[in-house]
Amino acid sequence: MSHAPRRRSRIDVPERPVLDGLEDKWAARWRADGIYTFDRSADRAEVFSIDTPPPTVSGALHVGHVFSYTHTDTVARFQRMRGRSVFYPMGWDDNGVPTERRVENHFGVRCDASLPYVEHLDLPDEPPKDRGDYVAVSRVNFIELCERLTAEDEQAFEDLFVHLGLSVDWSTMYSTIGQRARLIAQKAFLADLARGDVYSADAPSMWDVTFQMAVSQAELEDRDRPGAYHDLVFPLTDGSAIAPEGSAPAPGGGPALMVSTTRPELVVSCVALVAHPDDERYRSLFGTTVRTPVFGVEVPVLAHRLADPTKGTGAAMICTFGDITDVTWWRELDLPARAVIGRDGRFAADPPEWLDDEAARTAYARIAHKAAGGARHVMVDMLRESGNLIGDPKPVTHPVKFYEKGDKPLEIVQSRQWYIRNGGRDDLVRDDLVRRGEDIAWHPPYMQTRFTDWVNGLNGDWLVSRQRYFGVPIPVWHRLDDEGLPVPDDVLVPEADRLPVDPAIDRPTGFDESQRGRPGGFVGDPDVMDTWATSSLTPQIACGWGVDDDLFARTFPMDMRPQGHDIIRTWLFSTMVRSRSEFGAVPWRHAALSGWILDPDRKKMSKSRGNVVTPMGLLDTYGSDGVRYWAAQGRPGTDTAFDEKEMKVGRRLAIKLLNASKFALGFGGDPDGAVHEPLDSAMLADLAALVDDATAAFEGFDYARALERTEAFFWWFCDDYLELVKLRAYGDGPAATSATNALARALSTLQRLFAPFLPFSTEEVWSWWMEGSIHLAAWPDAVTLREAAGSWNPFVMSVASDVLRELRRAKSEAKRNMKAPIDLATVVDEQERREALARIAHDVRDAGRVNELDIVDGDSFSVTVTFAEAVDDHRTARP
RNA sequence: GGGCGCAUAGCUCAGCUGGCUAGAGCAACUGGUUUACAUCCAGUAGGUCGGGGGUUCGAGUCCCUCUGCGCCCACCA
Repeated sequence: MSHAPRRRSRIDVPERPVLDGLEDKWAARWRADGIYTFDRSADRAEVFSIDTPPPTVSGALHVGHVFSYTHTDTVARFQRMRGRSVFYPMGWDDNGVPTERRVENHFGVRCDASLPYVEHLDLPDEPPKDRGDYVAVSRVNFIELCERLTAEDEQAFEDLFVHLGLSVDWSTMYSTIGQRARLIAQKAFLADLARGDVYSADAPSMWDVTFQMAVSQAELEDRDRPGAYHDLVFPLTDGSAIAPEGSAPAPGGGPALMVSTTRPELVVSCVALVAHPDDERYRSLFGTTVRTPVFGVEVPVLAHRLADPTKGTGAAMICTFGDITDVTWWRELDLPARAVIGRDGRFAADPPEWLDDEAARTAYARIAHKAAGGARHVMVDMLRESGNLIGDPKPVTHPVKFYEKGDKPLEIVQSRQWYIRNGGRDDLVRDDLVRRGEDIAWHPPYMQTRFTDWVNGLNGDWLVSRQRYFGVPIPVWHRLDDEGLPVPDDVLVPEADRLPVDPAIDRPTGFDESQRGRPGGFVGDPDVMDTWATSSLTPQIACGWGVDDDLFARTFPMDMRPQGHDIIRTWLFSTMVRSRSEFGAVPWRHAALSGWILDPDRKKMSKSRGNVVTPMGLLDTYGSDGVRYWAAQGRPGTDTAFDEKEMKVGRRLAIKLLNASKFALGFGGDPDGAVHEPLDSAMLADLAALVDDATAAFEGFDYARALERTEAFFWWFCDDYLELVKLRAYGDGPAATSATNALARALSTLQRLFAPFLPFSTEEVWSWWMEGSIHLAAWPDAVTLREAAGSWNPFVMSVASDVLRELRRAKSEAKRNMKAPIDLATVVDEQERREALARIAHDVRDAGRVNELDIVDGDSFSVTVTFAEAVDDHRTARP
């Protein structure tokens, strides 16, 4: 809870204030004093809770993190100063594939779940160059290595964030592999299972052959890859039938149907040919059969609306499975599954049983064991030899599906996997999720479209099981039948008070360890959850769902979800799904989407591009406040170029704040004292308008606008207002008191307006004259400022600045010192502005060192200047 | 193929619901500077607001269209 500023008994300003060292000094103090500790006594209405993105722990943070986390921090600091008890936790996303990859490469190991645990693992000093030479270690050893490395990384992350000045409550830290996250992820999984929102199914799914695991729709990305169309002819089994127009004859001259394919190696998996029902070329052949090239398997010719008459020959080969359309065709046309590609991405070693012909089995032997690419070469040779390949392959570049973190094309492999219902197969759920997008305020608003489009484009439920190791285990066991095989749909679940469990180590209630893997016994589910399955629960984990009900009641639903716009389809969407199924509510009120950092060539900065800039050096060079200034200029949702020049500007601003504060405090004014001089009143009135503007901007999560306005006012305040009043402030009497009080009040206000952006330098200057941390001081109040301003003349401030500018111009053009005395300045202006000028003439004369100021009636503004030691008169005017 | 966003000074960007001669910072240039600040100050120059239509008394701002760039999505045989 913030409080009204309280002045210290004496002002203590350093002789020569500097920025250096402020980060360490104040970060230590904030931690010692618990400045950012969440106040658990606050009611929900007084709380502002933030669903902080847990950064992926797989290496180092980069400037992109500094950028977006600063945005959130400015909002957190604003809300805290406004009086909210801010719940600002930090999490580490340390489970999942990126962490495993990093651990493998860091230690030179790979996990082999069949190996036994080794007490004191002997690792090579240097990891082997070739991944093939990595040391195989047991699952438990591997997890230990993951925990060891992530602990180091997380400490480094924390150090950086502390140095950056994030006002995170570090006592509320969690990690997605930690005890609490495992417990909550398993509890949510079992709750979904009990409701029927989780199920397992044996079905084709996208499969990464490198990681040897299933992946979900949200993790796919298209990449353009070179390929080639191969025109293949399939002889008609009815030799008297009429071949479709345009098709080349079969080898030997019989009628044939020609298809064009980019994956000729899948001919062995062909289960049918398909064409559009209205396609005249193929209409007479529907229901007939053809023989596959080389293998001679008889397959039907079928009709389906998804066949595109304009692609290739209009007829397509259905293979199990070449792409997602194959899966649709396979399912809707009720075709057999003839899969040959295994989990390692290679063709099965033994000839499949549907090849009954000896020649076919011999042909298959030539592609057995091969990966897709190798098999393709061999297959093309065989097709050419057999005469089924017509002409040469025609090269094309076409999009191919990849796992976003993988580097080999995905295959489609049939396997039993766990799914969470997300609306992908249920229109009612889907529509409901889209509607719930309305319950969230999106910043910027157009980001909602991304969400809506994604939900509407779902083509299946969310596949959450992963065949990996460092993740939250799927918390179930499978009952084994008399032959030792898992009984489908007979899962054994742990009691709630046993969570979290590791089914590979723990056993289901009522079973003995000796029954593990035995007929009539049980076996633990070997899989872990998708990293998004735990990340989708960050509100539940952070707020303590089921483990800290009091905290949960005070913080959930949360106020703000900050995140990058690129993970709307994963993190944001999946969090919505879990919150909907468990609570029937949206998890937060606001979604604040941040943009990306672009390198100077306007490319996204990312580790894979190798163009990242590490932040520590920048924080040292420009100060954390300088770097934060640059970050805070990035508008919500807008990509921003990495720009060190702006950091330099930010550093200058922070230094200016130190110096201006030192100067203004030197006058010893009272920030609560009265003001009566026209210029002082007008300045405070303008300041009140600034407070309104900055407050409204922050309430709309537009921190960048708040900063821009505050900064513009501040420079004007230093360059014009301070110059106009400083001679008066040096004097005595009521006019001087008005100036010093106005300066003190403005300073107190400006320091607080800057506090969310420049937490270190504002804290420093605040400490010179105020009790307690500025970050717990109340946000400035425009109403009080207006009361203090009293009545003011709206022309005073602008006419003062205008005249001052003209006096400076005259001096500059005469190449004189800004302090050069002016003998006579004649100002021509309209009536209202003349009257205003007359009231502040003493301040303008002081600031311009003007001996005599004449104010003359006229239509347009102009200023004529005569210097004391007249070289020549100087007249300036605006046209 | 569908959708979203962007296009304003050499560079990075403001310009909110249309309204006074289009702004800032940086860079450039010209000067100044013994007491808050050289981590400074003042000034100068620089723009047909991507092109073309339209609505309006009035358009950088609203509508249409075209162009370029970026991103997201798509069943890519």
